[in-house]
Amino acid sequence: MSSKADQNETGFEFPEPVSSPKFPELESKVRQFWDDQSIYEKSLKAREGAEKYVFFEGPPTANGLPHPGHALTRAMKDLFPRYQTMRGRLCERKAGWDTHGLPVEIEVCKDMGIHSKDEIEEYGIEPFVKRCQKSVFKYVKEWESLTRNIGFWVDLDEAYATYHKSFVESVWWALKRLFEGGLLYQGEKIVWWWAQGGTGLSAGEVGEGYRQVDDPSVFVRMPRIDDSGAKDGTSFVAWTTTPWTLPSNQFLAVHPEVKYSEIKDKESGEVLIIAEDLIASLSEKWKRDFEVVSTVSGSELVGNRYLPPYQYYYPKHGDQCSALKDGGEQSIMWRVVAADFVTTESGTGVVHQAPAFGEIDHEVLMNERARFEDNSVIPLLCAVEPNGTFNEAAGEAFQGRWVKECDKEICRELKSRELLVHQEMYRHDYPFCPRAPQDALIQYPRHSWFIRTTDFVDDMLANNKKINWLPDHIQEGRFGKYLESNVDWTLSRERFWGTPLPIWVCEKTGQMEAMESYEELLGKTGASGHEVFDQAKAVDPELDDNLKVHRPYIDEVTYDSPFSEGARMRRVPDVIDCWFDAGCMPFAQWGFPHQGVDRFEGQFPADFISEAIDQTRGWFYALLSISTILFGPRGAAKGDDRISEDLFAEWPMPFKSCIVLGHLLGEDGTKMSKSLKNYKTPEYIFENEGADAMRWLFYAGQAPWTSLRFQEQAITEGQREFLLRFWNVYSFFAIYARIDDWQPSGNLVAEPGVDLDLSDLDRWVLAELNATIASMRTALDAHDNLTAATALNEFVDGLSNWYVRRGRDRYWSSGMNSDKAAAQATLYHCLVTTTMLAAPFVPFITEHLYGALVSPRGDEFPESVHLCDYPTVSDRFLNPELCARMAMIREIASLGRACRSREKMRVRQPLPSVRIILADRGLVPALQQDADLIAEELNVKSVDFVEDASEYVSYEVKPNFKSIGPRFGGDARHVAAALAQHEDPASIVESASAGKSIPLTIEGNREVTLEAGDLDVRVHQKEGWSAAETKGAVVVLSTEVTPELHREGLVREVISHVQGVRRDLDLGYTQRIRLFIEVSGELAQAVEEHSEHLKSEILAEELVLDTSGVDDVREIEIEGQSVRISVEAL
RNA sequence: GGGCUUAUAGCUCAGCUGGUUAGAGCGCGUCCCUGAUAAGGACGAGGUCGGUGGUUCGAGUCCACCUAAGCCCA
Repeated sequence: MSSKADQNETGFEFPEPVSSPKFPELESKVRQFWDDQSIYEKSLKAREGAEKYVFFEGPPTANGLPHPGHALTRAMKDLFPRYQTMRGRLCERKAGWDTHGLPVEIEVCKDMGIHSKDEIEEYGIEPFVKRCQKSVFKYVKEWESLTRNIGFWVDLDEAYATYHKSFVESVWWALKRLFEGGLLYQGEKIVWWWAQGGTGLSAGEVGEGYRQVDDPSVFVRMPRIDDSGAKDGTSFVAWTTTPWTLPSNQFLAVHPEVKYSEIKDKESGEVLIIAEDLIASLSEKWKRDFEVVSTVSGSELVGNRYLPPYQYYYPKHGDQCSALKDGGEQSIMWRVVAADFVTTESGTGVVHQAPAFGEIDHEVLMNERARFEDNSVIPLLCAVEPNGTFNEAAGEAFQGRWVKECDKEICRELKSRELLVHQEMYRHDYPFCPRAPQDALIQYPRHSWFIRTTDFVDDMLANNKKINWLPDHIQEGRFGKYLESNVDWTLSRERFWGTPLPIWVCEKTGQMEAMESYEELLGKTGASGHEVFDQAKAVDPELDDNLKVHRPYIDEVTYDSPFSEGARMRRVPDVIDCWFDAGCMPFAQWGFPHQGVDRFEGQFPADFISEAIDQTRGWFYALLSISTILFGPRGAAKGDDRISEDLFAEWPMPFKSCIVLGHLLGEDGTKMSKSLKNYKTPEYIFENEGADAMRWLFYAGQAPWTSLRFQEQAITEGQREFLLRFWNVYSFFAIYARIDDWQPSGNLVAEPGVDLDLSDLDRWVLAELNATIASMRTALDAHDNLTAATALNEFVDGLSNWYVRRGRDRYWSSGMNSDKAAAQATLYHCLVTTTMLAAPFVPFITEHLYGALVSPRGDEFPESVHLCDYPTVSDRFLNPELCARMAMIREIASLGRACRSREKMRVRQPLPSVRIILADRGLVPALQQDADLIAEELNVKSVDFVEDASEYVSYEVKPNFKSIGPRFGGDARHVAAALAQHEDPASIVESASAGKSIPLTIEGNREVTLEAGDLDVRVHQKEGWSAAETKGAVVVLSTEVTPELHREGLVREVISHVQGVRRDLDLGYTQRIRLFIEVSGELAQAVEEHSEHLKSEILAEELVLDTSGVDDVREIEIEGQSVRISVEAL
């Protein structure tokens, strides 16, 4: 921040620019300024009552350290609210923390050095939950400092936390609505079960934990038996990769339409049944020779009985038959059933069925049950305890042991009983607990609570269709597909730290009620148990009141059953999936509907959210499904009189636009890994390059949804290419503004005054500036940061590398004149506007520059760039023709430089002329206006636009396919051929320039007529000239150096050396000098000839052609000649 | 096994609804500039646009298949 003490009477002085800014230092000053002056708060206040721009913060968990990926998310979340605020909208940004769930429990367990659910219960739920609550904000300091350092403006003080009583009660309200709408139900399902942790996991959690592992793959003999129960000498061969499920086998499945063969081992005579298609591959694998005995289709095998490999359940049920609905009776288990999912792609075509451990297998069981009159006659066999160990059904050897650990021994044991046909290892993906990576998950039957999301698939799809996804393929692709394959949400978790499921059950009748608040609960007849919390609080006054609604305290609250006299209502033990918390955030952050009804209704739906791609199944799904179910047209929240009907409005909700971010990769392009240390931490970047540099990489490096390498080098590169370049332009400006004590007049911030004597160059840069404003606004309105950042970068590049470079000497002249005034004013306006344009992207450097350029000028200007309005386009400066012309000139200059470079002719050496030949001669008059610019850039005496160019160039006339393609179709190529073979292309060019139509004879002696627009004229340089060409132009450089020009070049050498000396002596930009110089021969003549020019270039008052008796004489060499010079400051 | 995405210069990435010399930055090489100077800039080399077919007058761009990688789901 520049201090106002700098101000002088006439206004103020631009602070002296630092040549190499230390961005991290500068940024911390800006942070301090924001804090001291409450700039964020002021930015909200300034937009009070304005149209709202609604943003939702997806709550991170603060019990883990933030990493660079979080920096990306926070940067992206910051950009658009900042922009929209400058656009005049009110964007409140409430922070939030995700505080519940397994991640927290696991962290606490790690701290305590315990692992299993049993150990937690042993320790005690109460102290455990207290530890969870304390650990929730373990790294909140680190999170807050990341947030502050990266410049993410968000209301941290007002943050919501999912464990807060008000939040929990909002979630309860939602659950009650679902429960009463019949959308929350309990059911037996096969879930992915974390045995050690004693809980099921959601699909999203399971998906996180897949790893490639080698499991045993076994082919097991299951002897067929006849009606009498005797073996008939033939065996089915079933295949499985989970040997531990074999003790729970209930059926074998075959595909009804697949052919199965009885095959006989030529050596042993044994007869086996496998799918016909697999005979060849399996006999090779098993190294056995078979002959086919007979072949039948699968449907003919259905009903065959067999002996399971483990016989614990067999004595009881082996011969048990039961009546079928269709009449007759059948044995209830251990027979072949038909199933469409069976394939012959792996295994044997005969599939082992253990319904307890597979969702598909379980469906088979359900289907079989449905065939019997007593549909509960078939039991679900499960030889595994909930803690993942075998029970007695697996036999003494295995009982009490973790099932996956027994796989190998089971194989050995099967082999010893001659039931193993073959065994190998099988590599596949298998899920592990994402929070306890050493624990493999198993599928396991549980009574869980589910949300009937499948009833709302169509609604969710309709809602999804209205969302503006960036990138848009998420809509139909990943997210849409996920919705289509929706399964009911497994809500409950048999754990401790989470939102308790607010269902109370009658201990007698089993009837249930849902509670929407603690208050409602306490209002129930005979409610008691709430005093347990008060007692705990008395013992520990630090106890967080929010824990009232948590386990174990809430479990103590019971009340009289309305369903049965004398019975009590007790809460079910489960807590819920913490994703449900996060998905309730749009209303729960306000405590809605118990409070904050207006806040919620004013902040729903969100205009914008952004998270990484992994949130597709996480937060994005949670938000969309919950909102659709509660607030959609069939909304479960309908009828609650606290909610206005308007809320059940149109989709999309709860968010309109969503930027789905790609993942950040390490320096080496692989996953970031703490142990590999393949990435720099955000803190390191903040300290070395700064937040702006990091933000710029995120915004300008690539589309936000592509995965990005987080490379320090890429950050420093962006810093050089954009931040430093921008800074240098400012620095250049400030140096000369200070020298001249130049003052901006009032309206310059908004636009340059009409009284200014603008040059072409000024008009050009203003045209580019306004075009940039236009494209940036369009892009940012569409949440397209990359296009906006690219436009901004290009403008700054043009400003620095053309406008300033080409206009430098305008600032050098002494005194003030109208041209210099125009130059200063234009550059000032460009800088200020660019600062505002860049403010949402790089909020720190822009704040600093604004503090140097504008805010000290007085109170009529906002004190912060972030309190400004975003620049708007001034139509009067838009000038596409001028932009196109200047682009052409820059192209020509580039060609000229290429010529010089090729001829090894340094730019300091003046050359007589450059000749320019344009394919489109119509451009000549316009370009002629800029001849001086070209001459200066290329250091030539004259610029000639050559009309008759036959000496230098030949023409090539190609068709403009875009124009002739649609017109001539298949003949387009004949037109092209005719043009290529034309004997006098120059004449075509002639006619085209004159606006005449061109007759042409194409194959088949057909006549066609082309217009100028149908042609694409190219020019090519002829041999023997120093020339360079582009699509529409050839530049010919005359390289003839006359003695005069040579001497002029020599003087420029002298100037260059003197400037070097000035620099070494650290002389100020305006310091006058006396030059002592001793030269001879041609050089002496040159210096004499151009003495005035020399003097003015080096700011010399006097030239002394002698160095004798002078101090500090330097001997330099110009073209091999020795020159002695000395500079004396005056 | 299924879905989605990606594949363009040594590296990181652009390339709009198909239009005929495929762009940028970095790196590399050569050089310029020296009044923004522990900066700035130019020029050059470098690509059969992952592969194979197809649609079309015309394909980096559209279609099909294949290969590889990443993510998601089984």
